[in-house]
This record gives sequence, structure tokens and C-alpha cells, in this order.
Amino acid sequence: MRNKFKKKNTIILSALKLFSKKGFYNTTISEISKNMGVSVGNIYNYFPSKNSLAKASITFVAKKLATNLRYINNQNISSQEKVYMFVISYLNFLKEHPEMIDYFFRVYLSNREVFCKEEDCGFQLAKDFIDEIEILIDTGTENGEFKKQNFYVGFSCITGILGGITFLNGEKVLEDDLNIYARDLSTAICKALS
Amino acid sequence: MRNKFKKKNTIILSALKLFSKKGFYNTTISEISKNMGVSVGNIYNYFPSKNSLAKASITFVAKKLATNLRYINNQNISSQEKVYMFVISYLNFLKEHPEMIDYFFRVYLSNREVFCKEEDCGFQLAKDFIDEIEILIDTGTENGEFKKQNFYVGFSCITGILGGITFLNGEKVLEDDLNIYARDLSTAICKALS
Amino acid sequence: MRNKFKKKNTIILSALKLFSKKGFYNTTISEISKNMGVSVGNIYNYFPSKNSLAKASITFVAKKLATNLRYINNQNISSQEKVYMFVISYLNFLKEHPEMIDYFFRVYLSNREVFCKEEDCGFQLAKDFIDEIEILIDTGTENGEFKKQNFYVGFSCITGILGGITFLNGEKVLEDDLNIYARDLSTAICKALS
Amino acid sequence: MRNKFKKKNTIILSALKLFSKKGFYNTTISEISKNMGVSVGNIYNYFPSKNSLAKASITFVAKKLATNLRYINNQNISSQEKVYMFVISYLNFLKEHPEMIDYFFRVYLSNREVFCKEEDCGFQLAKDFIDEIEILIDTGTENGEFKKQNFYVGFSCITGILGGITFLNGEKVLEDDLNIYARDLSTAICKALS
DNA sequence: CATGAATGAGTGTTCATTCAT
DNA sequence: GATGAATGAACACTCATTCAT
Repeated sequence: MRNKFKKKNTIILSALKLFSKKGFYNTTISEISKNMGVSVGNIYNYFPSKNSLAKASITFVAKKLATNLRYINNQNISSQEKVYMFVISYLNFLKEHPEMIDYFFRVYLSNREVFCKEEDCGFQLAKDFIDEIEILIDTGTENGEFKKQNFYVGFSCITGILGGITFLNGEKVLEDDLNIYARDLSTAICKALS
Repeated sequence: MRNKFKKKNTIILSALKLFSKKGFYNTTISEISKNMGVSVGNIYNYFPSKNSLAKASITFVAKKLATNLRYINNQNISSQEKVYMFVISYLNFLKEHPEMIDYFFRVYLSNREVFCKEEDCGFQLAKDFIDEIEILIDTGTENGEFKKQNFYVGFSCITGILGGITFLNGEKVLEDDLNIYARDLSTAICKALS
Repeated sequence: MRNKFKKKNTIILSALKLFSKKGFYNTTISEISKNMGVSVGNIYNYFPSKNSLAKASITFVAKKLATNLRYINNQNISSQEKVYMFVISYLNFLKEHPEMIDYFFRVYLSNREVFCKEEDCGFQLAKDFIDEIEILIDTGTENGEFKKQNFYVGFSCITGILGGITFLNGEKVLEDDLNIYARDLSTAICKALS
Repeated sequence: MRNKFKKKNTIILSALKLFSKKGFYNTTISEISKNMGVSVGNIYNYFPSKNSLAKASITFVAKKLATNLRYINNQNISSQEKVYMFVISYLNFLKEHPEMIDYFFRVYLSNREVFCKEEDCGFQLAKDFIDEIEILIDTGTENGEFKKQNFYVGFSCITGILGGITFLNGEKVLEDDLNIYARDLSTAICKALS
């Protein structure tokens, strides 16, 4: 039912905020429940374990990122412009929902043991997003803006460079507003891909 | 005295292996001690807490990476060649000491709460390495190989792209030997910087 | 709610028994929990730390003693009779709940470091009881049975003499039933106060 | 040999200071050793265990108190004057060596489990002192100053009342210098005994 | 569905004691 | 005798998970 779905999302949002702020292991289920005014036990009516909640959170964020990127991919513009739009969209997302991006980079990328215990292993959780990245690269390659290249290298260029600035942002060493870096970052990505 | 120093390093090495394999929170002091054939209590004669051991481990790896890069920075070659040598050196390091690089990327980049409780906060722990990255970029800028650019963007290009491939390597999705990617990666980095 | 209050008392009672028998530091939370058929963790749902449990235990005993003494203070009898009644009441209490009195004298009087870490420091925990002692002395002074005297000296006479016999009782050197000493002790106290 | 004896005393003095300040269980052998500039292991050349050091400390203090009291007992003065002299001597001792008296009252009286594990149980450790107390009472009884009374009650009067003021002193609630209370205390003791 | 008290295995850390040097 | 690194059992406290209400 619709309600169940909404409640799951509310829980994910609450978890996301805390996971990203304090890390996965320093966030307790009890805190998540208190933060959203719900009982501990009730959370277990929606997610069978803390790990499963973490996984659902990843998928949630990945889907958001994928949706954004899919929208851009569908535009009728050059690939370079798509990259730029994606960078802008990503940085805005980072500013508006730092907890989601932080979670994506901090918790997911590095608490492998949390996400890889069973079948639907780490990489798969973000599949939607990764697929859109692939589309972005392939389209650019097909129309000649990007060179033909190994997907993994291309993937590293896009997500790595954005990941780098995300890390620096999290470390609070950036002096300027994030948007300032948008042009430089997208240029760097495009050059790396071409 | 010399001995105390050596013992600390032995402990760090043991910790590094386990932290990187299982994550910081899933590694117990007892495991680290068993892994190196020493008693639990004795570890506390060298490190006052698990956190401090984690910090020392970061510094240890950062120093190794910095030493490698410093050696390259001091060569009398073009900056592009330096980047290539650094990528090669990094990938080899990753192959030979996956636990160190893994630790660097997984534990450090993401368990901020572990490293940021006091003054010598996160970013500072890797200072040596970061300084060498800055030298690499600045030298290239001075000799005209790289464009004049914001340091944070340049930093993201180098460490981000390498971080990306490291992540993929950790996820075990790469089909080929790491060295295969060396040329493409260094090319991408140089383009991104220029 | 009523239940929470009752449970706290049950825990205190269990703790009291063990603390007094084995001392604060030789009693583990695990023992307390086993002794009352409850899990370790559950105790922490009621008391945030072992120290806080010790403090609550002190207050619990002090309140009991205070209640006994308040009842006597409210009687319409001479102060000498009050002292006698108090001694009787105290010795009976000591016989029936040796763990409580033992705790009061052994753990409280001497594990200062446990009780004095914060604001509600040692002396304050037994405030209720001490207040009643003051009333006992003041009343006797007002009606001329006791001389006008420094409170601290008077306090030492009452609690010190009873403390002495308590100590000897704990050392198991007393040959007779405690009640045998009641008359002599109350006489000594009254003389000391007059 | 003489040296061994002296060293043992030095250790006892160091232990006494720390035991009384922080309690028996919060004082580590390592602290005692550091406090006196000696290695941990070396302490074990003089005392086979922490407990035995605590016991030796008790005997040390008891002997000091006994010596003081014995000197007074041997004077050719009334028993009331003896009590007064003893109170004065005790309060001075308390002011000059608070750690010793504190230890006697706090650690000995209440960490029974430390002192009663084997044959030379608690009470016996202070035998010298207790014997002198008995002599003080008996002499007073013989010369008619004190009434004939149960030893345990008499003992409680003397040590209890002094114990009371010691406790209050330790709690830092006394507003005046200890000596102020000497006359009142000795009067109270004498009255209680007569 | 919702609650939150109860469980108990698990972890970081301490510290008396030993012993090779 | 003196040293202090090494040992390892022990303990306070945490927290994911369960389940009776």
C-alpha cells in the first residue's frame, strides 16, 4: 500500500541524516527512531535489519541521482553541456541534501562489509545511477565528443572528480561556494573524457 | 628508542591489514593482537586507544605515498611523465599493499568521526601526501604543461580519478590487471589538468 | 509510572545486597543482574551507570533511615527516649537489613571517589537523614535535655557511636545479640550530648 | 637488613598517599611506583601483592596511632586528661598526615574484602592500636573516672566519635580548624564513658 | 500496526602480576 | 636488586534485535 511506502521513505530520510552525520556504526536504531518520533520496534516492521536500512538508503540516493541524470541525458544538447548540467545538478544536490551525498560517498563507498554480505552486493545497489553514467559516456562517444574508452576509466573520471570535491567539501576546506567550481570541474571531466 | 618505534610499526601493519579488510568498526583490538601474536594489553602500551592506532595508520600510509611521490617530483622529467610515473607507482602500491590503499580510501575517507574528534583532524593526517600533490600540480603549472587552476579542482582530478579506479578495484568489477589502465588514467589526469 | 519506580527499587535492593557483601568494586553489574534474574543491559535501562546505581542506593538507605528517625522525632516523648528508640530502631534495622546499613557505612563512607564526581556530592546524598539527626539534636537542646553544642560534634556522637558498633558487628567480633548493647549505647550517646 | 626495611616504608608512604586520595581500587601499582620513582616490578620485590601492601599500610598507621596513644597512656595524669591529649594528638595527626588517617578510616574500615581474605584478618591488623584503646578504658575504669562497661561500647564511643569528625573533615563540611573541636570532642567522649 | 522493555553477545580498555634482561 | 614490556582475565557498557502487550 501507499502508506507503507511513504513510511519507509520517512525512515530512510531519518537514517540518511544520521548515518551521514555520524557514520553508520555510530548511529543507533534507537537514535533513528527517536529522531523521527517512532518506536524502535516499529522500524523493524519496515526493515528487517540495520544493514537492510542502509542498503535501502543507498538505493534511494542512487535513484535520486539517476533520475536527475536521466533527465539530463534525455535533453537534446551536446554531451559537454550534459556534463556541465550534471555537475551543476550534482553540486546543488550536495548543497541541498548534503546528508544524501555524504552518505553515498562516506558510508557506501567505504563500509563495504555492510553492503556486501549477501547477493545484492555493493555495486549493484547503485546500478540505476551507474547505468545513467554509462549512457552519458556512450552518447558522448557516439557523437564524437568523447573518445572511445574503457568504461571503468571514464566512470572514474566522472565520479572520481566529483567525489574528490565532495570529500574536500566534507572536510570543510573549501573556501568558496560550491557553485564556483562547477565550470572548472565540468571542463576537467570533459577534457579527461575526450 | 629504536625498538619501540619498530614495534609501533609492526602493530600498525597488523592493524592496517585488518582495518582495510573488515573495516574499522568490525576489527577488534583482540583480532589485531592475535594476528600479530601479541597480547591485547600490550598494544595499549604503544597506542592509547583504537582511534589513535587508526590515526597512526593513516599517517603511516600517507607518508609512504608521500615518499613515493616526492621521489617522482624530484626527477628531472616532464610533468606528464611525472603523472604517469605516479599512476604506475600508485597502481603497483595498490597491487602490493592493497590493505594500505584500501585503508586510505575506505577507512580514512569515510570514518570521519574516528579521525576528527580533536585538533589533528582528518585532513591534517595526510598532510605530507597532500603537500606533494600540490607540488606536482604547481610544477606542471609553472612549466606550462598544466593550466593555472584552483588547487582543489586539481587535487580532485588526481586523487579523484585514482580513487575511482581504486573503488572499482575494491568492488572487484575490473576484469583486467590494474596496469592495463595506467596509460589511460594518466592521460585522463593530464588532460583534466591542462 | 509506578512500574518503572518499582523496578528501580528491585534493582537497588539487589545491588545493595551485593555491594555491602563484596564492596562496590568487587561487585559486577553482571552479578547484580544475575542475582535478580534480569539481563545486564536491562539494568542500564534504569540506571545510566554503576556509579549512579550506587548513588541511588545510598539515597534509598538514607531515606529509610530518615523515615524511621522522622517517625521517632514526631513522637511526644523526651529526647532521651527518642535517642533510645532510635538506637533500638537502628539496631533492628541493622539486624534485618544488614546489607543496607553495611552499605551505608562501608561503601558510602569510604568510596568517596564514587560519589563525589559531580555536583550532588557525597554528603548531599544522605541529606534527608542528616536533617533528621539535626532535628533530634535541636529539639533536645531546646527542651534542655542536651546542652547547646556544635552540630558537627553532636552529629559525630550519634552517628559515630552507632558507626562504631556497626563496624564491630561487621567484623564479627561481637559476642552477643545486638540488642544487648542498645541501652548502653543510647546512654552513652545521651551523656555525650548533655 | 636495614635498607630493605626503609624501602618498604617508603613504598608504604607512597601507597598511603594515593590510596587515601583516590581509594584502594582507583590506585594502580603503576601510579604508586611512578609517584616514588621506582619501577613497577621492584615494588613486587618488597610486597607480594597489592593487597599485602594495603595490609602493611594499615599496620603501619595503626602502629603510629598506637605509639602515640601508648605514650599518653604512660603519662601520670587523669584518664580525662589522657582522653583530651589523645584527641589533640589524633587531630594533629589528622592535620599533618591526613592521608594516613583517611586511609585508616576510608580504606580499612570499608574495604573489608581487601583485608579479610586470609588468616591475619581485618581487625587483627590494627591490634596494637586497639590494645591501647583497651588500656585507656580499663585504666579509667579502675581509677573510677569511667564506669565499668562493655568494651565494645567503650571502643565505639572513642573511635566512633573521632571517626565521625574524621568523616566530616573528609567531606570538607567543617568550617573551622580541627583543633576548635578538641575540647568538645574529648568532653563528649569522657561523658559517654562515665 | 505500534510500543519500548528485555536480552545477551560483544568490545574497548584496565591493571595486577610476571619475568627476561 | 631493578626495570618495564608483556600478559590476559575481567569489567562496564552498548546496541541490534525480539516480543509481549
